Amino acid sequence: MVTVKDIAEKCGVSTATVSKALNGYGDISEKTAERIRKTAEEMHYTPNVAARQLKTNASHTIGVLFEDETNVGLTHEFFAAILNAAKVQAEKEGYDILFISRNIAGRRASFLEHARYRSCDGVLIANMNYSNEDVRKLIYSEIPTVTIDYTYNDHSSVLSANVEGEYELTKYVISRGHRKIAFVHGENTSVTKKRLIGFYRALTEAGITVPDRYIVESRYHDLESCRVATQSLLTLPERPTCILFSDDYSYIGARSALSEAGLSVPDDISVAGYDGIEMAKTLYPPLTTFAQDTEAMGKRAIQKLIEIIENPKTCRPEEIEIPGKLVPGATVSRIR
Amino acid sequence: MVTVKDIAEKCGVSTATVSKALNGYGDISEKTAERIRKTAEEMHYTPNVAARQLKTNASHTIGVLFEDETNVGLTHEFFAAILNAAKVQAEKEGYDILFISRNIAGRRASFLEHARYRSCDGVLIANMNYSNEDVRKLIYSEIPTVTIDYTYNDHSSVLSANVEGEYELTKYVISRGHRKIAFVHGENTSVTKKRLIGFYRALTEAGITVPDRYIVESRYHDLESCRVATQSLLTLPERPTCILFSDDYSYIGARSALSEAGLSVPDDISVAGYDGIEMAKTLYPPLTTFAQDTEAMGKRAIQKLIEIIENPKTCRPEEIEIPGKLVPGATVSRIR
DNA sequence: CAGACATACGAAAGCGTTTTCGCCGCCTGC
DNA sequence: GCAGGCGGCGAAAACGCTTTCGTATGTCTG
Repeated sequence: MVTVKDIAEKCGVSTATVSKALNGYGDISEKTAERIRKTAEEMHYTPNVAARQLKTNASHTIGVLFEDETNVGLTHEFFAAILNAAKVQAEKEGYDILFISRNIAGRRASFLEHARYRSCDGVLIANMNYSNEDVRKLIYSEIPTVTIDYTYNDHSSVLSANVEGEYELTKYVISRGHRKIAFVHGENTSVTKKRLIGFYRALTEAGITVPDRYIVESRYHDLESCRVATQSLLTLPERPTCILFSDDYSYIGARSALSEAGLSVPDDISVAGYDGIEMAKTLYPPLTTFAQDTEAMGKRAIQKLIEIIENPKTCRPEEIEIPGKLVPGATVSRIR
Repeated sequence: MVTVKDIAEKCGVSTATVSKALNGYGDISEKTAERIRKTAEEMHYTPNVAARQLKTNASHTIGVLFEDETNVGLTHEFFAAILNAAKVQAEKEGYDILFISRNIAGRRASFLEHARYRSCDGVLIANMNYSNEDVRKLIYSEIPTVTIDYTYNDHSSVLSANVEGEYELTKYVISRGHRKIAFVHGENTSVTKKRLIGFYRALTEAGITVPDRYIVESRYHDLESCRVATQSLLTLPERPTCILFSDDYSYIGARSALSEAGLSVPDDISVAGYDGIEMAKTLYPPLTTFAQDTEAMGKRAIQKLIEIIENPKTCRPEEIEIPGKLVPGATVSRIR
């Protein structure tokens, strides 16, 4: 392994000079700096990250908090897509991605401890239980964080435009002639609240009111709870003509309830999802949904995080909203 | 941040003693060791990973090489599932997961350089172009590696039982009465070769021969190439009654070719995939496929990797085969 | 030409660990 | 009573880098 010392000897200068030259201090004449950079290149020098980290307390590492109780983890298509975009962007900017866990060398620890242990420069938080105490501790620590789909007071986050998304989707459904529109939404989170706002806004504008029984809760990304919720809707005296779901994946659960009831989509009943994951396109007929721009979300999250890392003083917290796009699909029929 | 020095002072011993006690050297009396461990706990001591790494050259980090030209990356459901299992297992064993890229602090580098830079104890390699020179260099380096779905000479790998899998799947198709069976396989890799072996074995056992034109190549996880390959099969004078595909996802590409030709599955033509990803179940009718045990694959890969890391002398290279399971689905009709 | 002031570089300390080697005191066996 | 051995511990070096501060030149000014 070639070190600064080797380069220093070869160039006939001190290690201090080498370090400064390589890190672009103005302190060194351009001539020597150039010579040093060149020999470093020739000798295939790679800095020792541990030594540098020990000295500077910066690791050029971005931690990723990405977990959920159900262990769906990376197979959650929506979050996997965001994470992938984040990874690509981080690599482009010279940061590495490391997963934060609850284990340090076998010992149980908090996320914050782990992030500190690894000297993460910042942490990207996605798909977590945001009310978790360990998560809160991390967010309110000295380590820069960016959250996805949830905003803490005065902390930066990236969200998709949930109000507008659900609003547009609902408006589309209305434009197809539907009046009896049900909504199987996710558990009570800030995202859900926003989607409900968008949903009701569209209804109000169109002068439509729906009975409270049309609004039922299930859990995000949970087939079974969505199936049950859907079933309850189907037994209602006045059955809705269209059901909006919390997410595309959950719709699969709903589908079994629908086919059990002998209803075919979209002839007997219309449906729409949310997220716009790959799977939505593979369904037949293709699912009507609102596509979140996962690529932009991941990318912007990392950009913001790096901005905070590199300008800790001047960088202001920001709630970044990423617009999405309606995907008409073919599961909302035109009626009347 | 509390350091060994703080603990040493509090306990009235030297830092050397603290270090040894915490790392379980026999050199220290059980009494002092216990006292030190206890105060360390009380003071919420977490070792500084950089300092330790600098000294020992071991990082308790497992690198993951996970990339492909097409940037599908983590959204590749099959590999995402393997990676997720790997992550869970690594965390359980006290290792952290870091993505290996081609960038070091903004500079372009080889995978090996990156892995060295981060002092990865080992690297898990999945979903890569295995003929890539950079990958080879990493595999033949001093860093322990485990590959997924591909074996290099004398290096450890985890594979699903491809011969048996394709064999069973084909046998199943034959048992349903099919004789004209086509195979749209992936590009020419070791995995593909094995699947072809399994495919032909089943045919031979049943005394069936298929024309060469029934065997066409497409690319794994590539909708378009699969669509084209399928199209070519459909124009054949004697159309196959069943088509096997390289993977579940690719079938989506094939499906558009089928519906363009006005063929419905499984009434007009039967199909089967490979992988058994979540998506295969969400299709209607559910796809007949052979499910690889991604959870076991990821888990075993990490276990093997850690075994190599911790017993570099005694650990022998091993090709680990993980059995899978036939998923009958409903896309292969019974004929004749 | 003296003094002031940049400019270019080096010596050395220090980041928090681990690990070697040696010291001290005690025990054991003769 | 003494040599030799051993268990328990500490001093100090080392890992590779950054960074402060000091020094030695050269350059400019009046």
